[in-house]
Amino acid sequence: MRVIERDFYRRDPRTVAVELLNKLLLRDGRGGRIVEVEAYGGSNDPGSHAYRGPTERNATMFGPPGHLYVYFIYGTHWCCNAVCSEGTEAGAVLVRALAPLYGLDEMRARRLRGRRDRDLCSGPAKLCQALGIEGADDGADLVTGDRGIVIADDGTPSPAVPGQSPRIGLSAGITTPWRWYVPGEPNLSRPG
DNA sequence: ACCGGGATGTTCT
DNA sequence: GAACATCCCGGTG
Repeated sequence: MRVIERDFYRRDPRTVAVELLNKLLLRDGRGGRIVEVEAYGGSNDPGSHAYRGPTERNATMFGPPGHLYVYFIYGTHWCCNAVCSEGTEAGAVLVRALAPLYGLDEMRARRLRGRRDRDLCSGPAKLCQALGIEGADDGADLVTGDRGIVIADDGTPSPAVPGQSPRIGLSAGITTPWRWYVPGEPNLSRPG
């Protein structure tokens, strides 16, 4: 089990997204395997929060790679991204689903509505709730683990042929298929 | 199983 | 004032 180093993130978000599949997202020992991701930003992406330039909310996206960009959505939910690319490119990878592996009891307790284990982390806001990621974690360093949040490699390779589809929940930027997932995985935010 | 709508508040126009 | 990288619940079949 090795924490992923900074240079991994210093690339195009689409490349990073595919390679993040089957890595581990962990907070204080709880978490699981990344099974669904989406890439944002980079070259002129109208679906990205960074599209209209830096603001107070998206500042972390314009910062150094290897940090966590956390945003609040629909008045109730947090979602988290791994920042990649170099500063002005403002790329990021949204983690959309985990296969839960560690700290199951604690994740169940944090997600009162999650009856079945497949409800724990099968969505971008669900997994943040299960792991306890929220606004205060925006900007956390995934390489040093300064707030207990890391992405690690346990030797499981990314799928040779990942599933691919348009991104979910957008009104702009739905034409580009920048969502990837582990084929056949039951813990997706929605089927393939 | 599938579908429709409400919650809830920050961000940006 | 509208949009929003979502989730949950209660309807119906």
